[in-house]
Amino acid sequence: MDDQTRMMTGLTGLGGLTQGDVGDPDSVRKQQSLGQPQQDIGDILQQIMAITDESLDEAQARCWPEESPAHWGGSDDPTEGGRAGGGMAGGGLPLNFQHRKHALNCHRMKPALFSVLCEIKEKTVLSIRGVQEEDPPDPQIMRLDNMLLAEGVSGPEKGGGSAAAAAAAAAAGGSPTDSSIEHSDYRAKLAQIRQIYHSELEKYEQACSEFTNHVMNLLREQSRTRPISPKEIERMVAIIHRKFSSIQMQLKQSTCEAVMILRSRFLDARRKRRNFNKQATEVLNEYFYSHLSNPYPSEEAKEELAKKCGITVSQVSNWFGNKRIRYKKNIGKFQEEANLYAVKTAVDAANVSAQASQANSPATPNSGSPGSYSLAHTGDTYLGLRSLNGEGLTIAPSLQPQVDTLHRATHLTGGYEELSGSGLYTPHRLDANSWQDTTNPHSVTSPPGPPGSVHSDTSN
DNA sequence: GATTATGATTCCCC
DNA sequence: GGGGAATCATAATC
Repeated sequence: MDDQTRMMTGLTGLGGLTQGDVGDPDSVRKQQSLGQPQQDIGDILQQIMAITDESLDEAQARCWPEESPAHWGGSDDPTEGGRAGGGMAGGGLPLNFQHRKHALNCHRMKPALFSVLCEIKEKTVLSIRGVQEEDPPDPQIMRLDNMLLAEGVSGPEKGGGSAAAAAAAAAAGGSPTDSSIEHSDYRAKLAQIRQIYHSELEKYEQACSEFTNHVMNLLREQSRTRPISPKEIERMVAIIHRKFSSIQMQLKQSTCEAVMILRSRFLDARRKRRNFNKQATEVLNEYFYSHLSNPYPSEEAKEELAKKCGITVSQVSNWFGNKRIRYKKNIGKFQEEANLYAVKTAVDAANVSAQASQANSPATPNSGSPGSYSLAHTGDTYLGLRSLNGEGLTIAPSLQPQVDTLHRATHLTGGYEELSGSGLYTPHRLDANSWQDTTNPHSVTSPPGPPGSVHSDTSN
C-alpha cells in the first residue's frame, strides 16, 4: 500500500475530525482564528501522524467498523474519493456511509486538511520523484533538431533545405539546367517530407494536449476527494509531456532517416556522369593545347576555366588529369585535335595582331578576342606552329585552310617570334619540361624536370 | 549489344 | 595536397 492510498484512507477515517494541521504554524494560526479549540488541533495532529503509519486495514476498521468489506461498492464517480480507487464495483453504498462521506466533503475544515495532506504527500512521495525530474536536454534530440533545422524540415519554410540543395547542386556541376531540375526535384521531395513531419507533429501535439487536459481534469476532479496538489498535477503533466516527447523523438528520427535517404539518392544522382557541353570541352581543350608544354593550370586558371565552363574547379582538375594521362597514352590519337587547337589559337592571335597592325599601333598579343585566354598566344602555340611549318607533322586536310591562313597571318605580323618577345613567352620556358619531353612529339628541347616546376601558368 | 569516349573515384607516390 | 595511373561507371556511337 502506498502512502497516497494510506492518506486517502486516513482522510475518510477522520470523519469525525473537526480541524487539523501538521507542521504549518500559519495553518494552525488560521485554524485558531476560526475559534476552534487548540485541543482539537493536537488530536488531529496525533491522528494524522498515526494514519501515516497505520495500515489500510486498521484505517478501514476504524472508519467503518460496522461495515463489511463486501459493502464497499466503490463508485464510478471519482468524486467519491479514495475508496473508489480500490476498483470495487457493486451496488449502492449504505446510507450511513454516504452520509459520512457527504459530511466529510462538506466539512468546513476539509480544505485545511487537504492542504496538510498535500504537503505531507509533497514531502514524502513526490520529493523522491522530484530528483529525477530535472533532466538535461537530451543530446540525441538536440542532434535531431539541429539536423532537421539544417535540412529545412523544421524551422522556417524557406532556408536550410533550399540552401542544402543549392549547395549540393553547386557541387554537382554539370549544366545549370540539369542541376536546377535535380534541385527542384530534391526540394519537392523535401517539402513532402516536411509536410508529413509537420502533420504528424501536429497530431502528436494535439493528442498530447487532449490527453493532458483529460488527465488534468481528472486529477482536479479527484482532488476534491483526495490530496492532489497543483504541483502534483504539474508533475503529471510533465510526465505526459515526456512520454509524448519520446514519441516525437521517434518521429524526428524517422524523418531524419527519410531526409538522409533522399539526400543519398540525390547525391547518387549527382554522381551520374554527364558529359560536359561542347563549349566547355572546347574551352578546356583550347587551354590544354595552348599550354601543351605545361598543361597544369594554376588555381586561378582553374577557377577561371570552371567559371567559363560552368563546372567546378575539381571537375576542371579531373578533366586536366584525365586529359594529360590520355594524351600521354595515345598521342597519335590526339594529334589531329592538338593541331586543330594549335591552329585555332594561332589564328585567333594572328587576327588580333593583324587588327592591331592595321590600326598602326604596337601589337598587343595579350589583348586577344573575348573568350580566348591570354595564354593562348604563348610559346606553346609557337611550338605548334613550328611543327606545322614542316617538322614532319602530318596535317589533316581539314586543317589545311586554317594553316594557310595562319601562315599568311604570321607573315603579315612578322611571325610569332615577335610575340614571344613580348614578354609573355620566354624561350627558357621550353626547358625543364618533363611533360613534353616524354610525351609531346612537338617537343624541341625539353630537359627533364618536374611538371610545372619552372613554368607554371603565371602569365594567366 | 558491343565498343568507345569520358567524367569520376581510388590508390599510391612525392 | 597535387598529380599519375588504374579503374569504374555511364553516356554516346555504331
